[in-house]
Amino acid sequence: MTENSRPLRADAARNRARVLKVAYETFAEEGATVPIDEIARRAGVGAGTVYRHFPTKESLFQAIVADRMRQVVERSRAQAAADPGEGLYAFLIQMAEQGASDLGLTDAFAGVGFDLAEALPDAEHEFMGMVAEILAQAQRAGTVRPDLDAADIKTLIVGLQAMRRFRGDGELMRRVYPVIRAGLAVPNS
Amino acid sequence: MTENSRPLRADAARNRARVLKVAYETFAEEGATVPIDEIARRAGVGAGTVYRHFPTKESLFQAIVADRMRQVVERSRAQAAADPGEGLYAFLIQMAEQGASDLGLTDAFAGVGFDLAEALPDAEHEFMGMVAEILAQAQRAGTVRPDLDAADIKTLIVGLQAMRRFRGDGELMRRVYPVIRAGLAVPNS
Amino acid sequence: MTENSRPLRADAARNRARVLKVAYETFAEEGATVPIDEIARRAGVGAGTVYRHFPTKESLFQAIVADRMRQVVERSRAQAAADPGEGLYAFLIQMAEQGASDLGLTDAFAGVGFDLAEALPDAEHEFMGMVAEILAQAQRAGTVRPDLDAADIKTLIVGLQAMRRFRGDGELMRRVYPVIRAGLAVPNS
Amino acid sequence: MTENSRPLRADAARNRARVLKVAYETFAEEGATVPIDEIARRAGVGAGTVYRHFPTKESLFQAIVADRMRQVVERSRAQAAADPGEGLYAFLIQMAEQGASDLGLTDAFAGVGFDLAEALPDAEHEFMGMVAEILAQAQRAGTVRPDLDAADIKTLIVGLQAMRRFRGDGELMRRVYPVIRAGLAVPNS
DNA sequence: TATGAATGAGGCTTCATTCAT
DNA sequence: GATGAATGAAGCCTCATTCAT
Repeated sequence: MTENSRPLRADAARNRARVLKVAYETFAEEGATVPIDEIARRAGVGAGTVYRHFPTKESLFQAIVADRMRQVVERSRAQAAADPGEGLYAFLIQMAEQGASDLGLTDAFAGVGFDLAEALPDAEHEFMGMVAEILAQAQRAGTVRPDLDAADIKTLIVGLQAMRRFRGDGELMRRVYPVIRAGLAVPNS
Repeated sequence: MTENSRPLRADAARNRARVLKVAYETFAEEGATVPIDEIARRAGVGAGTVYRHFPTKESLFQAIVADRMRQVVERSRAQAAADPGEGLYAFLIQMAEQGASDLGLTDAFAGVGFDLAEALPDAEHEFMGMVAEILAQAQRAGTVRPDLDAADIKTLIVGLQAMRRFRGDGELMRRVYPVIRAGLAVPNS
Repeated sequence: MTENSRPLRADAARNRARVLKVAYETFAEEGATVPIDEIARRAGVGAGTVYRHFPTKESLFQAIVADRMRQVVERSRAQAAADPGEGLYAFLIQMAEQGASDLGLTDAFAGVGFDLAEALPDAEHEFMGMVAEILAQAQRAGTVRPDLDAADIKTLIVGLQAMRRFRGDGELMRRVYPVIRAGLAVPNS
Repeated sequence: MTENSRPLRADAARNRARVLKVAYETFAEEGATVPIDEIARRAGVGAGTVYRHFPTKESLFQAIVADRMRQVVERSRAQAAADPGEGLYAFLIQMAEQGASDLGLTDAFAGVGFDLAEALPDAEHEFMGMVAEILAQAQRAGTVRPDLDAADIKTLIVGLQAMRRFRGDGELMRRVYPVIRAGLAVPNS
């Protein structure tokens, strides 16, 4: 049902997990252009081992992005359920944070390197569905303008991730984030 | 005072200008990863000529960014003077547009590839001074929150450029830009 | 006497036979450059199993060629005995056909990849002996020139296999084969 | 009209010629699978230089084959004109010789590595035209069977080249070639 | 013994930079 | 000064062979 027809051998599973982990960190730190050899080196395996688990560099990158998106969707949905009114704001902050430490995810969201919606249509679809839910909750709660849709929120995420990457955390939170929040609030007229 | 001790020969000056112009267009269209050979080809010169004027690819990129920033500073200052209240908003839109068509400038602003403030301290300083002016005008005119500074505006520019690159123009203008504008406005309380 | 000092365990023997069979088919279909992994996959065994029975890829290839030559020798000798006059012609056609469907054997005969006489002196010797017999039969029957020897026939086989690989069967048979046959016939003077 | 819009610089022309020459020899000796790096090494240039003149390995191989075919066509046509009756026989011998020393050409003719008719349709067409001419001359002179066409001759060339590669020259000439010649002659009845 | 995962050398190709012309 | 050819270090990927399980 998922990705493995039969469980991997213990050593292979360990290596695969290690490659994924290291690749995640490395893409996050260095961006999508980091050489596969560098990932292999950091993981302490040969380049061939990386290619055994992921047939191309792009497939490795996609696997990481897909994994990360799955986590994001799950966690965000759960968190937003706890506080519908604040859920969208918390989600935006979290996505911005994610982008700060994860160059790969930021690139994926911004469409740098590969087209998310085309390469991982399911992941993209799930993500957008989740965004739509959280947004609708907030709109029902009256904390966010009713004239925005999920695509607008994704656009804002792209912008926030870029800002977050540009500026240290504390600063963004204290100085720019209130602007976004005020802009999203329902205009009182 | 600048980089050349004696004036260039006429043909050299012409070549240098041509390389700059073509490099600007090419970096804007193709991104920072375009080969130098492609720039040379489009400029109708040999690769050696590019390297005569710019010792490395990075130095060419920086020269272009510096040039562009100078233009931006001049034009924006003039435009903002005409309408202090709206000046900042117009400036933000313009910068976002610039980023849409100019991959290189966007990268430079976002600090991708090289550190603007470190590589081109003068250009950066001038730019920030101009931003501070326009912002102060708007704040005096009462159209923008008083608790924002020039660095915040630059952060917003980085975000807007990322959003602009992500999403087609009309959409950004119609859907997301009002959010930013509302967020920047003076809270009415 | 042969290569194994003690008989293989039943399962090992089964595996060895299976690898040989699959390798023969695979080399025949895909050529000598097919990866060992592909052969292992088709045989339903691990690559390690292939290497347990054959220490190198080349040794596997040689084993296949030796096996095939043994078959050829047996079958051809029997067939030629049935009709001495036509035996050589039938043999040549058969070898050409063999080469058409068996890229590996063709290469082995032509000396591509490895030197048959050096690598498998016994197989080569047996084969040449059989060719000499068949040829002598035909010469005694008066259907083939007396001035040809077994080496000449092998040369012709190499040529026929190349032609057969180059051209579809029916065509070779109808158009070129008569030329060879006429050339081999005893000149009528 | 031909391949160069403007003459190459002297050094480039020298290098290009050197690469072609070395590539020809190397492909001839080692076959089409020889690494580009090996050709570069033998030519005393960097791999990049080879790629400047020939964008892919295949293009280099094709250039060599095309060049060789052009030579063959010219020379063969001229030679055959001198003696129509013997022309085809001389041509076959020459092609076999060519194939002996030129693995690349043999491979090209036999369709190994790439499809001659597809990759170099003009060269193939010219070649076949030339073969048809020489064959027709011989047939008119009464020295070759009338029921053969150019495709049959090409098939024979493929076979002769394989035989020639398999067996040393003198031997082929003295022992096997008479068979082919006798087979091609007009049956006397 | 069988498995198939891991290794790493090597093949093709690109491109920033240098250098002969 | 200008040219564009040459260089060679990477980068991606494959596959024969070895080795842990």
